[in-house]
Parts: sequence; C-alpha cells; structure tokens
Amino acid sequence: MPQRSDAQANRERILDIAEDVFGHGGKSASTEEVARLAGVGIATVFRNFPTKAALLEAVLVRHFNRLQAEAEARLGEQDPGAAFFGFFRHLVAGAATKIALVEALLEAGGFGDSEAAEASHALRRAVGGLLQRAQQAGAVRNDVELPEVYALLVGTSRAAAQAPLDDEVRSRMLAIVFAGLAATGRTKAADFS
Amino acid sequence: MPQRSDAQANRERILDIAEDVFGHGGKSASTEEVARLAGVGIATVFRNFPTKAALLEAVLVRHFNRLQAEAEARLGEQDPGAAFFGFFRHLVAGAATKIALVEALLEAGGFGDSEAAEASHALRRAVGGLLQRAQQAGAVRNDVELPEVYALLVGTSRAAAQAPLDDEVRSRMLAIVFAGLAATGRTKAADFS
Amino acid sequence: MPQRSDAQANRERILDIAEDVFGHGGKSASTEEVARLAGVGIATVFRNFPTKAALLEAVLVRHFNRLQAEAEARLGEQDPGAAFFGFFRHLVAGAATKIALVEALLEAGGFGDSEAAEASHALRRAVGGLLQRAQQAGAVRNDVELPEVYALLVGTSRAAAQAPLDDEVRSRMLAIVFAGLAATGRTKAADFS
Amino acid sequence: MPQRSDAQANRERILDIAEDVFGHGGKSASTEEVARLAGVGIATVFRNFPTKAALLEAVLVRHFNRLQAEAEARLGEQDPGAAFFGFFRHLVAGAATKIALVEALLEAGGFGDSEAAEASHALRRAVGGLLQRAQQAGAVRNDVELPEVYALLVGTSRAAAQAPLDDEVRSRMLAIVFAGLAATGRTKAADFS
DNA sequence: AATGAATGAGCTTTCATTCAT
DNA sequence: GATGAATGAAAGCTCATTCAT
Repeated sequence: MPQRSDAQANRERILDIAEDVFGHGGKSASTEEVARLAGVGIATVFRNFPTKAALLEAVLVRHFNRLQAEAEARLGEQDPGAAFFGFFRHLVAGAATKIALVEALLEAGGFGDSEAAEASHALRRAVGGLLQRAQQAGAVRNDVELPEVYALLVGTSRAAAQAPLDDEVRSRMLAIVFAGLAATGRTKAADFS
Repeated sequence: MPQRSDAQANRERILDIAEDVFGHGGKSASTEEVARLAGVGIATVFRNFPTKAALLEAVLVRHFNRLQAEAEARLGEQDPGAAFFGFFRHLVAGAATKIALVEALLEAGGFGDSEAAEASHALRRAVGGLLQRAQQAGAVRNDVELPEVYALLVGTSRAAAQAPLDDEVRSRMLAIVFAGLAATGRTKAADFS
Repeated sequence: MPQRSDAQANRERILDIAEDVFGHGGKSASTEEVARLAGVGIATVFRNFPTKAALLEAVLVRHFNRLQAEAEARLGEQDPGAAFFGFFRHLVAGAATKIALVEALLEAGGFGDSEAAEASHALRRAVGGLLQRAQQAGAVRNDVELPEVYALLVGTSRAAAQAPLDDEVRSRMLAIVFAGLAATGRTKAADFS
Repeated sequence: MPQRSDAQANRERILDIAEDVFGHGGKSASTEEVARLAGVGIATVFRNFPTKAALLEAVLVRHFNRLQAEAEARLGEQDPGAAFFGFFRHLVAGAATKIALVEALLEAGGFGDSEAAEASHALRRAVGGLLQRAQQAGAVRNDVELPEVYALLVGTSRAAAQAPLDDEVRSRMLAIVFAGLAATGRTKAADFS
C-alpha cells in the first residue's frame, strides 16, 4: 500500500503491468490480476482507467506511440533499406510475448474515433514513410504498397507471438518475406536477415 | 426449436454454427450463443460435446481434416508448384472469417495427445508433402523448411482473417511471400499470384 | 437393449439397481446412473416411476416391507429376547451401505399419506411387537417404550452406514446399547452381542 | 442489502446462515440460498469462501471448535462422570437442527488433511479425554473404547436431529445409552439422565 | 412398451464495475 | 486519492423430466 505516492507513478506502473499481463494472457486476462501485480487496489485501476477497454486502449496507445517513435527515429538513418527491414525485424521480435498488442495492431479502424485509432494510424503512417524511403533507395520493390506490407508486418508478428516459434524459425520466416519484398530477387534483403 | 429431428444433423448443425461463432468471436465466444443460433437448447450442445473445449476441438478437427484432404488432393496435381502455391492461397483465403481456427493452427502441440493434436500434425505433414514436391520441381527454394513455411501460412492467414483486409490486398500480400519462396527471384511464383 | 423383456422384470431390476445406487450415493445420486446400470433407457425408468421421488419411495417401500417381514417372522421365534436383539442387530448390519434408506427410516411422518408412510408405520408396529414380547419375557426393561427404541435403531443404523465404521466397532457399539436395554444390568443382553 | 457494513460481521453472518441452511438441507442446499438469507450477493459468499466446499468446511471447523472447547471446559469439572455424560447430552441436544453437521462428524478422515479434518480429530481427542477420566472415576465401564462411544455420539445425534423426536424421547433414548455405558448396571449413569 | 435426444431451470463460479470508508 | 468489500450479470455445466420415434 503505497502512501501518498504520486498518482502519475501509479498510472505508469499499472500500464506496465497491464502490458505484461495482457501481453501474455490476451485480453481475457483479469483486471484484478493487473491490480494485484501492480500492488494497488482494484479501484485504483478503475479510477485511472474507467473501463477495462480503456485500460487496454491506453496500453495500446503507449505501445503504438513507442513503435511510431522507433520508426520515425529510423527515418533518419543513412541506409533506408536497413532502416525499413531493421524496423520490420524489430517489431516482429518485440511482438514475441505480446499477443493482445498484436491482435490490436490490425484492428486499425476498429477503435472508432478513439485515441487508439489515431495512434494506430500514426504508426501506420510512420511505417509508410520507412517503406517509401526504402523504395526510393531501391531496397524494396516499387510495386508493393503499404496495405500489404502492413498486413505482412501484422501477420508475421502474429505468427511470432505464438508460443512454439523459436528465434531461428522466426528469422528464417522473415528472410523469406524480406526476399519477397526486395527489389532484385532476394540478394539485397538477405543482407538484413 | 426442433425436437428429435435427427441427431446426426443436429450435431453437424452445431458444428457448423460453432465454426462460425468461434471463428468470429474467438474461443471467448459463448456456448450459449452457439446453442441459440443452432436453434437447440444449451444442454443439447453439452450432450454432443461434453465440454466447451471438446466442442472447440471437434470444430478444429473437422477443419483440419478438410484442409488436409484438400492438401492431399493437390499432391496428385501435375504441376507441384501450382499445387503448393494454390493450396497456400486456398488456405489463406478460407481463413478470412475464422480467427479462432487460425489461432489454433499454430498451437499445434498445445492439445496434449488429443484428436486435435493428431489432426493438426496430419495437416502439417500434408503441407510438408506439398512443399517437398514443389522444391523437387524447382518451384520453391531448396533452403526453406517446413517450420517457417508453416509459420507464414499461419501468419498470413491471421492477417487475412482481420476485418478490413480486402481481396486485392490479400492477393498482393501473398504475391510478396510467394516471391520470397520462389526458387529464382520472384518470376516463377508470380505466375501463381 | 433388452427386447420385449417382461415389463415387470424391468421394474424389479430398476428397483434393485436404484437401491444400490441410492444406498451408496444418497438421494443425490443421479437417475441417469440408475438407468445406465440397469441397462435400460432413462425413459423406461420414468415410465415405471413418474418421478425421482416416486422411485426413491418405491425403493423404500420394498425395503421397509422386507424388514417388516423379517420382524414378523421373528415374532414366532421361541426366545423373545433373541428375536428382538437379533432383529436389531440384523437391521443395523444391513444398513451398512444404505445411507438413503437409513435417512428415510426416521422420517416416518415426512411421507405424507403415501405408500411409504404406511410401510414405515407398519415396520414400526412390527418392531413394537418384538419389543413388547421381549419385555414380557423379561429380556428388556419394562420402562422403555417404542419411540426411544426406534430412535436408537435409527441412530445406530445411521452411525453404521457411514464409511469408516468397521464390524467390530459396530458390534461393540451395539453391545453398549443392548446392555442399556437389558432388564438386569448388561448380563442378559450380552448373550446376544 | 448492506454494503461495506463490516467485513468480519458479514463473514460471521454468512457462517451463521450457512450453518442453519446446511444443517437443515444437508450439503445439497444451495449456496444461493445462503446468500439470500444472509442478505448479501452471491459473489460475497464466494469472496469469503472461494468454494462451496470451503464454506461447508468453515462451518464445520467452527462447529467442531465450539464442541471441542465445551468438552475441554468440562475436563476441569469435579465429577468426571457428570462431565462425560453431561457433554454427551449437550452435544446430542445441540445437534437437533444440524443434520449435515452431524453427517460430517463421522466422516472424520474424509477431509484429507484439511483444517476440518484436524478440527474433527481434535474434538475426538477431547471426547477421549472425557471418557478416560470418567472411566478412571468408575463412572463408565472400563471395557468400552473411544470408537464405539464416538459412534454412539454420532448415531444418537443423528437420531435427535430428525424432525419428530421430541425432548422427552431424546432424554429416554440417552438414558438407555447411558445405562449401557455405566460401570455397574444402570444405577450410576441414571443419575445423569 | 422402450428408447435416448432434447429441454430448461438451476447450480457453482468468475469478473468488470461500484461504493462506503 | 486509495482501498477492497460488495454486487449482479453472465458463463460453463448438470439433471430431472418430456416427447418424437
């Protein structure tokens, strides 16, 4: 029972734990477990997030924002191909234990006009930026477009989030996708595999 | 609410509805909804499938068996490349509204030594057969192996199962994956896209 | 599935099995188990006994009637003391695995005007006859009356019906009660222990 | 429906009501009825006792502990015979409306190594203490042992718990048992009847 | 007459959410 | 603000009973 601890700190701790709990157990994990692991009362969770959906959304927004920041940071890298494929790999690797997050990734429009929808779109735009640069640099075929690339990002993340997919298989799976995305056969993309 | 209409027909209708319901809502959809949509009492569902898990398993077994039959039928086709890529496309297209089923696809071993586990492995073996023939025929790179191919099958299915992914995007997504799998650049696989 | 078997035989088999099932599991045992063990369909049970309560009652009536017959048979024995104490011991020993039956023994008035109530009263009267003769013969104290004797019969039966009460303990328990009932200390009653 | 009145008081009220409800209806009485009579929501019952079995156990433990305390208090009495027979009478009188509790009394070992098993054994030991002192004082025959005495305790309680057994009959029933337990004929024990 | 599939009410248990402290 | 006890609406599952065959 933390006394007079800063409310903001509580909110962050709840989000951290929720990300973990929902990541492992899916959205069907219980709010009470979040509260318990966060070391706060259940009512404190509901004070900060009036609804379970709101909590889930907050987790997603934060996660999307992080990914967006990561993507935008890579926009400034020298090698646009390395930037694009590196981000792709980074996102998929990070999804390994975040089932619920990945589930939400594609539901772009499913959030209504919520903050989560906006965060999701912003991430998508950032990925679009990486793709465009990679195409202009000749690292990715010019005839692919964002929707299918994004779908692949989500799909491979989803595959990686399941339990029995070890690192090596994930790597080989990505090598195939990258080969398909690469401008000239698979040679170039293989560099990032 | 039909009574005593025909036991076998009832069982099949329950399975059909359950495939639909669990396909959309995931395994968290309620058994009661299955019963209601099937037009039977809740107890009838539980008479046929003593447990919710048993119902889900029965749905999966039937689905896996269908896919396996489809895969094995294609083993006899003349063009091994067309057989492999055609089946891949077929499976992904069919996954469009079957979220939970796809979820279960990768959980392969998670069923203990149940019937579902065996059905899942049988499907995997059948896919392995298609892959092997396609490689021998030079349609698929020799350095890819079943685990990553299966992961891609699952991942792209998962991506396709989400709501706002229309046919064209799905097709273009698969074109990328097929290009990555194709033996010589993307030329060959593109034929099946 | 017995075909065209005599209906009466079915009824008897159901009663036999029900006595066993309810004896072990109490009245909360399921009717379906009775049907299964009797080798008949569930509907056959309900055709013969329109209600679970009716089945239970039929079991009780038969059991009470048997005990009554046994008691009345002993009325003709030469030694009234041996007749009384012997019947007491017989009833308690027989109760060992018949929880539900014993439960019902004391509920004399609880059956309304049903057949079971009559059977229960008839048994009670028969026990009264044995008691009276034993008292007239000087084997049982004259100041005890049927209500408390019947209560002891039921109580010791109940104790014996519980699982971990082995034969020897039951015997020693009865020896105490018999000593209390005997006219002159415990000497006489001990003869029957 | 009081809210947040006082947790401990609520817990006690639930236990009180449960003792009553299970006492009358046996363990097949519904938890929902306990909640309703206690004036709390069903979930409140399950918050305090995570399982129906746990609730039943808690009721039993409390009951056993009370009886044990009573027995031990009587260990200090001057007249060991009065202590033993008095406790016997007290326990049987108290059982009048506690069918299920009495049922549980003999199932002693049936609880695994739960708290209820320990409480039951402790009670049994306390009764053993009373018995031993009464025997040393010459108030109870030396050749009786705890198992049969305990069985009689349970059996007479069971008999007394049934509906139509009025006070006088119960008293006369006990007089018989006490006469059987008494060291020299029935003279001595009759004093406590 | 016999069957067993179908039924719906009811039970135990869980969980998001509210509210008195 | 924070707490956690209390809530009621499901959910999964069982069982006595009915009814078409």
